[in-house]
Amino acid sequence: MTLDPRNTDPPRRRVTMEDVGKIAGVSQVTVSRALSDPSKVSKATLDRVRAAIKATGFVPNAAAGALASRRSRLISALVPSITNIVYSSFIQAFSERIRANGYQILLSETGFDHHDEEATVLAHLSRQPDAILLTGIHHSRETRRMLLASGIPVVEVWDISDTPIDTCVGFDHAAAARTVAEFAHDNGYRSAATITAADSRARQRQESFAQHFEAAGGAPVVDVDIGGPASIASGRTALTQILASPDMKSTRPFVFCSSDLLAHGALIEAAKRGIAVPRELAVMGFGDQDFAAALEPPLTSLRVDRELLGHRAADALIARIDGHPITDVTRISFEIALRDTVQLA
Amino acid sequence: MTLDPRNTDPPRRRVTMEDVGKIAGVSQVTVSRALSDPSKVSKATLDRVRAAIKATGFVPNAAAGALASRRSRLISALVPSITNIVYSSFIQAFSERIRANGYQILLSETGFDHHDEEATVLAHLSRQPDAILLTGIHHSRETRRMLLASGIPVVEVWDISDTPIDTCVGFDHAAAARTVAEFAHDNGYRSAATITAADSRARQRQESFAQHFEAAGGAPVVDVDIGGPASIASGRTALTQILASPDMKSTRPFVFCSSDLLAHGALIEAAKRGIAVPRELAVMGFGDQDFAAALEPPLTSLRVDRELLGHRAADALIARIDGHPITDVTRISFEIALRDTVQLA
DNA sequence: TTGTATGCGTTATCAT
DNA sequence: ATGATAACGCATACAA
Repeated sequence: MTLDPRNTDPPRRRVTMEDVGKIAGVSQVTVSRALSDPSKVSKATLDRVRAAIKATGFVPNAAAGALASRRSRLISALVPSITNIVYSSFIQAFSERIRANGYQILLSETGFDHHDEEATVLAHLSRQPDAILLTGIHHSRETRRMLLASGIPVVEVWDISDTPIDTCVGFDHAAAARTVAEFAHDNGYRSAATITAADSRARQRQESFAQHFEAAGGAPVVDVDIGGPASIASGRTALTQILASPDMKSTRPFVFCSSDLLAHGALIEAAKRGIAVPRELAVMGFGDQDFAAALEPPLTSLRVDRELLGHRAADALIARIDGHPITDVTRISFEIALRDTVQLA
Repeated sequence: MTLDPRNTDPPRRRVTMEDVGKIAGVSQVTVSRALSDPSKVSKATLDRVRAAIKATGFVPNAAAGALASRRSRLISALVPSITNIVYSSFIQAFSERIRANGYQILLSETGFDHHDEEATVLAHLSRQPDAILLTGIHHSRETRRMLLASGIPVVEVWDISDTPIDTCVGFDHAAAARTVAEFAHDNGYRSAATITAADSRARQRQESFAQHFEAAGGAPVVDVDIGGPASIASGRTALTQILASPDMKSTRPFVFCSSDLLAHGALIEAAKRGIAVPRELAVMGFGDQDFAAALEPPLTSLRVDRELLGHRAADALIARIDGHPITDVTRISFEIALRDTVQLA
């Protein structure tokens, strides 16, 4: 099989605790103890064991440890996409907290398809994670079954569910969108449009926004579904479409975007066309990315504390693993980050 | 320990191949075979085994498998940051290819500190990955030693080294920056500035750009080191600083940014100040993110095929794992994505 | 404080 | 085509 001449060495045996112990003059168990709980080993042997570890370059075998202890010290995280800054910054906060507790993260992207998720969940469960994080609250029947059967702690994030698989940490997207709808209406906007990416939570917000804006007396909301992931380019295209709609010719529409990236694209397109923001057109984003305040004009957005969300999700799992009782549902608050792309009444 | 009354159930025993076999009327080994190589099992028993698996909800234990086979089917990836789109999009391409080959990814962020990297590498090696990916070619002595001792395939990405630990896939940053310097000079620019993020490769490019621009006869290059990760906000601030420099008052400077994000900030700041791009100021980015073409004016950038880089890195590892001979160093090409923020001679 | 014995759930080897 | 048996490297219970 091997064509590479350098590869003909006999497979080098890995250094085990047994080997380390032999050098230190102790048994394998003592080496194990020296590593897991040094206080149970005498100072003298501890030193000898440590010296032997350094001398041999011993690296513990976590697979063997996991098998014996039935704890993998691994936590699975499934997110739709890591190139989406919304999820990657969340994962960053989550990971940070998880690692601080001595766990490692097994990360996978699931896309936005529930079918893929099923296979991914199975692959992750085979690694015997001590807990698992899922994005969203909608999962296939089989996914739920597997998770329940595994018996490990599960946290569903980003959304709120009354019936989580185990626990959930997120916020109410419908309520958030309603807040935006009322904010728009209260400030005198009577015509509105939405730019929506292909994401179930984005869609949920769009529907809630439209419903409440219209209920408050606003004109029917024009929606542009970009049918894919958010980008600056799609934001530009979408605004172009919106402006082509006859309903929008009238007066100063309020454009609610499902992400700051889309809002950013809308701003660029508006500037290109010489449309004054916010005098002739209001733009609002979602997520309050760090670039929102650096745009020109600074973007008004709905702020969600993603870092807090990541930390809370990690805390929930750690608590569950340790057997501590915790609330099943944790709501993260949101607020409007008021800047210059919306004109107040 | 447990205060939660729901948690008093006896720890539910996991379903094993033994259990599945008992139901299917075969031995544990046959179940194993049915899963790993169905062709070695008769149609009839295969059906019974599969039925039993479905009935029990059996999930294989990868830790046990890894221990017995000495193959974890896990590949480690260490990147500086996942919130940086440059790395996350690379990882996305890498993961995609890795998964297609039946491996899972253990991902960690290392920051830009070599000391953190050491601890992270050790943690990863303890999971017995079948291969490992590192970002960059500068690693501590101890990191190199551990990696070499582990005997697993290693790929270093993003940069080129003549003496890789094992293999490397990347491009020559100095050459890339030189290309930009010559491009600027050839098109009549005689004054230039750089905006540089805190990243060793960004710094390397800055130095190469300055050296070659000056060698070609350009004025001394003004550098603004933002001392942290790239952002639109820091790009704006940096351009402000550059414009304050007396050397820049003269004529039409060429601003080379270490990332598109910084260039984007520079464009926003220029627009705010009413500076015409490219007539009064040229701006060039690095990386050619997908938003570059959607900016106004569309951003000229140095394009690197990150997707190709991810795939090549994955291919290199897979080949090494399979014992196939491969070249140690793979160079990825780069090119200038010419758009409107630079005026040609 | 240290050691012995045992088992974790698979895969690999060798039989049948 | 199938099974018996022995590792794999560590942690846990128990003994000394």
